[in-house]
Amino acid sequence: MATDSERNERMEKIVSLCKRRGFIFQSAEMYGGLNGCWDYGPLGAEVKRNLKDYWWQKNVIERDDIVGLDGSILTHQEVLKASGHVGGFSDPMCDCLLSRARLRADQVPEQSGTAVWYAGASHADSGWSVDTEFAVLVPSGKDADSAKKTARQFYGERLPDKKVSPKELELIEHKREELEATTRFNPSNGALLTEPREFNLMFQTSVGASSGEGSIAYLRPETAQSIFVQFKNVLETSRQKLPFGIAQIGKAFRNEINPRNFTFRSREFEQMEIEFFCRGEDGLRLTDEWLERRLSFYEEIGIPREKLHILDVPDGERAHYSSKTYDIEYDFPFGIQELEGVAYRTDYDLRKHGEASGKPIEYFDEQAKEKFVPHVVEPSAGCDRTVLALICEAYDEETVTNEKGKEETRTVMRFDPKIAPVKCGVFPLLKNKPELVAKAKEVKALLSPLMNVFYDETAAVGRRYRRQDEIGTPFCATIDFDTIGENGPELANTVTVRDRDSMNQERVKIDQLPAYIGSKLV
RNA sequence: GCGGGUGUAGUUCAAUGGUAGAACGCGAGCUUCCCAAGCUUGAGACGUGGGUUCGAUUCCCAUCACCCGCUCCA
Repeated sequence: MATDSERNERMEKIVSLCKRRGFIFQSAEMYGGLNGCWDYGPLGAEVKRNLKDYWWQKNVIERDDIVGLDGSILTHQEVLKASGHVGGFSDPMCDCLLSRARLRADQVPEQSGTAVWYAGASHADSGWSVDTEFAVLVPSGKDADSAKKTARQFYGERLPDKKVSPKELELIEHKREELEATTRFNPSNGALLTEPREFNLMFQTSVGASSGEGSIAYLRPETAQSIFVQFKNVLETSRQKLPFGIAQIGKAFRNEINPRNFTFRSREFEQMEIEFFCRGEDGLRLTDEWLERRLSFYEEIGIPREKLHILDVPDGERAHYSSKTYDIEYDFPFGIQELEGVAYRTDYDLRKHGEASGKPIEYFDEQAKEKFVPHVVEPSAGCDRTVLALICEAYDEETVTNEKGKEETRTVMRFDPKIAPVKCGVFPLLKNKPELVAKAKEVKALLSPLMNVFYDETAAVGRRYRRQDEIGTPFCATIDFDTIGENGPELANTVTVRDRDSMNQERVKIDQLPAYIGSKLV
């Protein structure tokens, strides 16, 4: 098991490789950067597209029972009120300064008593002091000095030396006041609360020229809602029967309090979601089935099962709408973190939208002659998180001995070929031999319509191989003197194909090259 | 949101209260018959804004961003 610092160091190398080679850049870097936002460079864009295309291929194109949707990002406020995104999370919240519990400001009960205010605290022996303001409310009838214990606890947490007992602290009390019906203190411990703050993770905007209450819209916080809201339209136009799914890939936005870990938690991110609708009695079984199917998907794109962890989210930690949720987590260098949630959302969403709009969303089962609100199982994958996992998983350093017998490090991105941003490098062995260059350009033209190819004629061929290693190109084709027939007709029109992982070389006929590489990209 | 740390070239690092260096990488040229070879040559940086100062990349303050530990993640 790698130590924390080794894992941090590995992550730093990955981040700098992403920048250096053009996978991922800080958004608006030349203006100082925009917190929690990232741009994909030329290679990152390819990786991300390959992932999305493969997901779409497997879940929509190759399945009869799932259809696609591409919903708008701007979302009607009523949609998000019905889903619960607006109601519960737009209220002002305050935090307890001592326990850090977050409370809804309008639900803090009114209390009366003596507020004891402190300007700070100090520790005589070590000379340490702090001037953070704090206060404790002592209920009427109790000894006001009992506030000291709470205050010592508060300031004690700020002590740099944890061996110092909070009891040794000198408190700097600066005033006492009698308060009636105050809501500024935590009822469970008397500690001061922060000022109430708006706490809504959604980005709000207004639609149209006038910006009244009615024009409020939000950037969607998840792609799922447009699927629920369009359920009836999709059902009618696609001629699907239960069970069936609606798939969507698209951007979602959350104003995260603290974006972290490179692209892992960003404010703008892309989701790949399926809402798979079914009868209520099939919900739990389908949740388990989808979990297995999704695990296989990750293996197919090059994330081995042993690097994935399945978390059966316990009661109380699941979202309010879910009665069963599995998180699929990946072992990132910065910790085990979620890639995808497979949640059984019951009939919560369709029912809520039916109630809120006054237009019930029901499905009529011809055979059973019954009408009901479908339930839904949702495998919801984070696209950017998966790209990051693919990059972390691909990153490898290997020690090789060069021709002078010196050891050096070869950095290789071991992407699965179907994920790799560039599929094949094409090199003339020497750039000052026009016949080689011309032939190499022919090979590039042959492959380009089929896959992303990178032509390179600068520097020694070994360097060109290493450049491709670092961006994960699985194959390189080198055009040499054999190719142009200088060493006999039997080798004419063959190229050297060099394999990224083994560094082995093999001769392949040019006309067989598309099939040779193509077969490894499926 | 709290606490700590870091911002110098594309990357990784130096040095400095008075002209900012290197390595690797990148571009051009020469050379080269398969794994980062060599030679010549070129481009390229003090996150941003204030303050102190004759003068600030350096000291101070603020801000922005990133990293680490908590917290949060409907």
